[in-house]
Amino acid sequence: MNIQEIIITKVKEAVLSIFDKELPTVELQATRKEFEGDITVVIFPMLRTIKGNPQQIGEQIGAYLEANVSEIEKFNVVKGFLNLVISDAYFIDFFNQIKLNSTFGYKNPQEGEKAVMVEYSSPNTNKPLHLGHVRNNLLGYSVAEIIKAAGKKVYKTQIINDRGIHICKSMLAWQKFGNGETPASTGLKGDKLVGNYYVAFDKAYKAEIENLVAQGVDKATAEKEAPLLLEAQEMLRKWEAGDAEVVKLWETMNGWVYEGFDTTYKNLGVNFDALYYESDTYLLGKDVVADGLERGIFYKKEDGSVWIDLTDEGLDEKIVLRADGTAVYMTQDIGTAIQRIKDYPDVGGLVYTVGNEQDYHFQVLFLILKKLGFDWAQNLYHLSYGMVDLPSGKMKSREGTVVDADDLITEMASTAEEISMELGKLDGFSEEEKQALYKTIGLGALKYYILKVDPKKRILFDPMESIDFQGNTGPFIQYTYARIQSILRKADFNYKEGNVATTYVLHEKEKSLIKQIELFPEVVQNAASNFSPAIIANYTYDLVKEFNSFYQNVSILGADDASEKMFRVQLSAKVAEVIANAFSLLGINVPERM
RNA sequence: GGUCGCGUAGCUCAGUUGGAUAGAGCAUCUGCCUUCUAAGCAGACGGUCCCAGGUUCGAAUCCUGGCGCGAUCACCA
Repeated sequence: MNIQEIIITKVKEAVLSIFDKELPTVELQATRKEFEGDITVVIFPMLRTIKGNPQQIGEQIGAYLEANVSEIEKFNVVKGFLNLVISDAYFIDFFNQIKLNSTFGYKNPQEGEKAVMVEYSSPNTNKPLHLGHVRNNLLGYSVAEIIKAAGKKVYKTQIINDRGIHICKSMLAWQKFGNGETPASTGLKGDKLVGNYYVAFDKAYKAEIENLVAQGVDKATAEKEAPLLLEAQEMLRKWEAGDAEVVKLWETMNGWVYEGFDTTYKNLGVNFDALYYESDTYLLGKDVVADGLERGIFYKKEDGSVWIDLTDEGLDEKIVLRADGTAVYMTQDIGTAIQRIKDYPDVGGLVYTVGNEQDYHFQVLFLILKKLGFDWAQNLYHLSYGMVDLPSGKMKSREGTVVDADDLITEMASTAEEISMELGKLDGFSEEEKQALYKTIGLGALKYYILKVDPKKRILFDPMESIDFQGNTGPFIQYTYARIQSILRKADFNYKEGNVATTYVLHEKEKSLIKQIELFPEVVQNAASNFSPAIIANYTYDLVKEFNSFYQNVSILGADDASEKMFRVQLSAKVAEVIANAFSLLGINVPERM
């Protein structure tokens, strides 16, 4: 039983014994800094059960607790808030218990508990990854790690959008405008090469439209009937018919793209357990629709298209199958969800990391799956995130205003280098160590900058500002970690051995630190149930602030006596460990020195 | 127009199940490197929590209405 639970039961006990009343709930909160105490019992809600003056009630309960709970040393009451002072012995005892537990805060998967599948990234295979994908990847990866830490088995997955008109455009441009270039022949990353042809297609296509318009064709018709577009459409038809030549080119070019993506994923530090390709799944879901049609969940219109009526739920009618019997996006997603559960029977829920422009789509998808009666449909979550805007406005691939993911990573590292040089840090490092560190710091800055904000909110990504290394930033936290490592290297004794005596009198800063550490497990659970890495990030920042205050205001290695010194080093080591653990949930590395 | 999301200090953001005098960083200003890493610490300055009602002992938080910004309302994905 932890201290909160003890207090709750004891408060109920106190109320029963003093007022002879059954208290339904007890509300606790951390005591504010300006008052004396550690945990505060809020008296106001009790007034519904007990009539009387909150001040007096607080005094009576406080007196009872002080007499009957050994961990509670004293109390004071301020305006209906009962502030309890918890004994140092409790905090020291707690610290001794968790000191050597390196997975403190993490829960192991429960027997029989269902796994969760987290989908993220899910790119198109016609162009390189950009800043928007970076947010998606970081969020998806981090949420997967957090859910894992909160005690669930997790599969990371993506659905790769490898078929369709977009990739045919790149293929066609490669055939028409290229000279058989390959990544090997050009030295370009595969995704970049293919992306260039996509751009080339668009340019040529636009030129054709202009020509047609000049010849007097109206614009809408020109857009539909430009020869290049017709050719691309023809290519798609051939692909669907299994034309050997087209399929071969498709495989080759997609292969290039995957190699390029792999490099980017590796640099970003993300990974996947299961891959799904749209070329495999785009026909799925049709039999489910047929089945749902029979059961009356869907209905058929005169032209043969199949729909679902969600007007009772405040939504619209939505098509689930085209008149010609082919699948739409929705059909496919229904099929893919079902397929995933079939492939991984231990999965009991799905998390989709997809931008908020698809909120409506997922609302409908989840509702359909519920109506179809799948038990796991209760556990579907759309991890919806806001767009990443640039100071210059929206990212548009056609206008060349996108921020390329690879370029961004490189840029972050070189800025880390500039700042480090300027500050004269890292002088004793080898060139190799320096380069590794720049990457760690640059990526840390980028990841933290993106993950610390609530996923729902849109981000205004200012490349200049993102590299700020002061305040609530990744490098600031990494720096604190590195400083602690320095202390640990200099400690000339084995700080892992030996417990602090419970008679030790805690310094105020020591106590605040322990309290902050104590919150970690709760924070992980909270982040997992809210699918929010931002909760972890902001907690870590608070912990670091607390540590820095400790670090600057009390002597650690030069402490007055041996037990004080040992305890402070142990405390520092634990803080470093929590930072590292929290950061690993965000996918951020911590450096041994910087 | 319907639906969904957001609106907190000059800027970027926190704010737990509704709780005490709404918090950080940046920017501006003041101290602190002969001591464990100053990418730091201590402090000052800075607020109509978009507006108006309502619920409550108590509202940035919940409800209603309005304003502003964004997304979405395809037999595209």
